[in-house]
Amino acid sequence: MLRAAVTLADEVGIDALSMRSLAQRIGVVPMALYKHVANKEELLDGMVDVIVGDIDLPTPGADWKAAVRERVLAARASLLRHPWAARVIESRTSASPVVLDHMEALVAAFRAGGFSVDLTHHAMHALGTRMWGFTQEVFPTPAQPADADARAAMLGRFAARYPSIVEMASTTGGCDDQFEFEFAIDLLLDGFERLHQQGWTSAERS
Amino acid sequence: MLRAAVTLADEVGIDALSMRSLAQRIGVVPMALYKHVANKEELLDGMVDVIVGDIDLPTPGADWKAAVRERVLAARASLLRHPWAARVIESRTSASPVVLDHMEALVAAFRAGGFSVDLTHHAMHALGTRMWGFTQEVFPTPAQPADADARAAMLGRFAARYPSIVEMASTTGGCDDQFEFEFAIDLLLDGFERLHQQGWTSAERS
DNA sequence: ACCTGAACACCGTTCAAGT
DNA sequence: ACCTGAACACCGTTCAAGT
Repeated sequence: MLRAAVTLADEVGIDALSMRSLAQRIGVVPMALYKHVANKEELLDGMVDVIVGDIDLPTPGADWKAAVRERVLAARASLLRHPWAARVIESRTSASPVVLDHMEALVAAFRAGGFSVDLTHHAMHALGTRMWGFTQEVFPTPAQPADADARAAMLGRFAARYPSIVEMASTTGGCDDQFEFEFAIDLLLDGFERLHQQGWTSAERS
Repeated sequence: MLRAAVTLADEVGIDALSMRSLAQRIGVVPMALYKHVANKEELLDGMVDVIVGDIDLPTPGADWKAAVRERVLAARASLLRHPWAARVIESRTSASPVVLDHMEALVAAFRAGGFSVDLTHHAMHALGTRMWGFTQEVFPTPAQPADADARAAMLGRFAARYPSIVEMASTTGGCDDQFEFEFAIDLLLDGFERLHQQGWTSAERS
């Protein structure tokens, strides 16, 4: 049933996944779903487990940096197969065993690399949702008028008000999401490494 | 009307904010709202504008690092007043002028600091939702049984399976969210600064 | 022309009636 | 005891009827 829910969400989107539509897909009466899950939240929990469970386990034995990097990129690979998954993961209120397994592996990697408990804790927070392999896309496109002339006029006004954004958008073409993700994760990992080598302790709170 | 929507969401939560409940609060018939907004999405857009518009503008003239830091922390201060706002911001599909103003100011700060267009672009991506002052909380607590004995037994099994998480959770008491946020933003800003000083160019893609 | 009540096409979930 | 259809309490939005 969870697998069916995942593939249905892949096909029709998470908004169109309802208890009723899922039941119809499986060929059962809606109420029959409540034999397997207590409510829709539990269904979503189970769907997250399916995706997180699909994360390919990285090769063990690597140093902490490679281990964390590989695991996070593996999570990303799994997440990318299901565009709706990021939003669902964020909306979860409690962690399932599968979710905790992933986090335990990351925490353990830092600790095995000699990180203090404190620095590990801060590193995990700094990773944030990136530990699941996604970043919220925050370059939304403003609404575009259909008329070509109107669009050109709008672009002019836009460039006048937001010169730096336009410069950036026109210089860099489309974004390479994978590159941006790796750029950010490597920046963070390098930062963690530097703090670790400097013997960072929480006493250094500014 | 937008202000009323914001305060209603503050009071009853974003899930309980419906076109119908908002209309009732204002004392109008539900359909009357559609004189002001085309649909609920437009209402949410407007609510985001109210919150982003409340961001206290930082003192101009500071260097790029202080300017970005101040602006991001100012965004955080505004966001913290409305716990539901983070989720709504993430769900927006198009940027309003107020949203673009905030982004323009950040991009302009990097450029004024001498950052290349490319590095600015990557830095904005690396900031991600942190430019709005929030991080997705990703330390969800597992479901806890009410019975005390059952809870103790569960904790034992938990510690056996997730030793590193338990070590981390028990060493660091509750999380200081503000500290974690500043830790991460400073790590990123330091990373940006280092790359900038090294004359980073996108040719260095690994 | 403007406003608005009823209606439509959905939800998740409860519950009582049927087997 | 188990299953399930109808019903309940909601949604956002359409639309036609009333002013």
